[in-house]
Amino acid sequence: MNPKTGVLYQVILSDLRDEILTGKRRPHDTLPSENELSSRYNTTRATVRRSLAALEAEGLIRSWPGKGYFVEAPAHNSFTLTFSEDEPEDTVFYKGIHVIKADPHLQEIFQFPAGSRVIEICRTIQKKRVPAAYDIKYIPYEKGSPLIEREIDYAVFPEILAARTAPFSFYTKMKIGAELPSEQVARALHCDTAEPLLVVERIFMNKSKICIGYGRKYLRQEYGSLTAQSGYL
Amino acid sequence: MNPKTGVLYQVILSDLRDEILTGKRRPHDTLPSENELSSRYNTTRATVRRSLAALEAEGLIRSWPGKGYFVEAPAHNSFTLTFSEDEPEDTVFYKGIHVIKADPHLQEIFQFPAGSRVIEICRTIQKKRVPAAYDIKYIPYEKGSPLIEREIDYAVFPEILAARTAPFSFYTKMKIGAELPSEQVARALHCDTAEPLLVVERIFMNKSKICIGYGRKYLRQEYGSLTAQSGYL
DNA sequence: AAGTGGTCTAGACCACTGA
DNA sequence: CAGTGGTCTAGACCACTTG
Repeated sequence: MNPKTGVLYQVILSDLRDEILTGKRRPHDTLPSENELSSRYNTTRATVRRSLAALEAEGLIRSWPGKGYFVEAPAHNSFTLTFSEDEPEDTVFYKGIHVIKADPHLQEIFQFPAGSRVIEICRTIQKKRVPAAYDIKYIPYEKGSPLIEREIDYAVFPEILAARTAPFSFYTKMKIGAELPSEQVARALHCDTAEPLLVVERIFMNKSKICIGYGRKYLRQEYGSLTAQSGYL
Repeated sequence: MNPKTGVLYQVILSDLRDEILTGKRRPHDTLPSENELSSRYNTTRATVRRSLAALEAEGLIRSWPGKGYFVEAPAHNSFTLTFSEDEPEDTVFYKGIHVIKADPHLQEIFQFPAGSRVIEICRTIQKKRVPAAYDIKYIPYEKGSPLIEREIDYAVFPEILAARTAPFSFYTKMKIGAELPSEQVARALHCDTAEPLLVVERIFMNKSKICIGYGRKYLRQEYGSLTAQSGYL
């Protein structure tokens, strides 16, 4: 490694990346072949391939065996959204945690027979002493096993479920909507029933596509909204 | 390569991945060392490292030089959201495309001096002959260069901007909100002003953090809402 | 000092593409 | 057929962590 320019494979990587990001190489263009790059940088195919593999992982290029490497078109439609149930600086109040009979809506989500029971956990989240969000979670109730009161020890949803199963054994589907609050929610948030709220609905599924958790969070928008990003930098 | 089991590095990869996904190896556990895995699979470090690199790219493990590889905690707070301006099956109506003076809000976003002008593009999107979304876009107006009418040829925002710059040279920030529609929007969508709408705001920035495009899309929720995913499978 | 991962070389053989 | 990428071997030297 040259102390001035850094590690070789990263030099090649950032050279190629720059050429793509600045538009010198545009989507559908081909890149120089591995052999071409190897001799250009006085190195071996293995080192060049490291750079190309990294570029491919970033989604900037794709390889066609037998043909070469091609610049991809940027995915300006795919966004990364970060959603936390609550931030460290928030104050959380538990409004209640109890076992209830699943209503028809919950029965459908959990694919439960009539009369099944679920654990319901309600919370309000305050930002700077002002109610900013209201949160309801449902978990299947299993007779016997861990006491309901224990669930409260885990602040947020993924942790509750990770404790019940393996941490990687489920995934989440999110649905974002806009709603006017019900009387109950409006009271909890000290807001008017005419103030539109963001509603974030999450369904946690295991690998068998069985719902193992369901939650809704109602957000007042003055106190933090949902944001997402797409693209480089 | 063994024709029965497939390519070696992928065998190692899926072996390790399964052990993590099923919870046999849990977050903060260490993996066997590269040398250990090499001899266990009768191969070289290079091949083992390919598997580990792939696993690291998937975010399941992380390497600590001098220490080893460790299982990561799953990121259940990071979601992937797909947002398209319109789907192929939608019908799009251009309500107008013209140059206007930037109001204070737009001046702030684009960091424009007073009196600057922008191109405004308004559209309604119909799903099954029913107005489902209303869409406004703003682009800086540059005297001379490409005729305004040309912009209409490009259906969606990223393409308009890619034509003006390099396709990878900008990124997008999205903000999601809930709003009651203005009179104008309600008329365009044939809906009540009391019906809460989802509002998706996008700001397109170049590498110098200069805004090069701004858009708002108002969505009626009966006709498709926003969804996102997190986790494996 | 022994073990770990990080970088790199110099080969080899294979399947696939295109002229 | 020559050229491309895909897989793999068998070494080397380095910086870092740990006992």
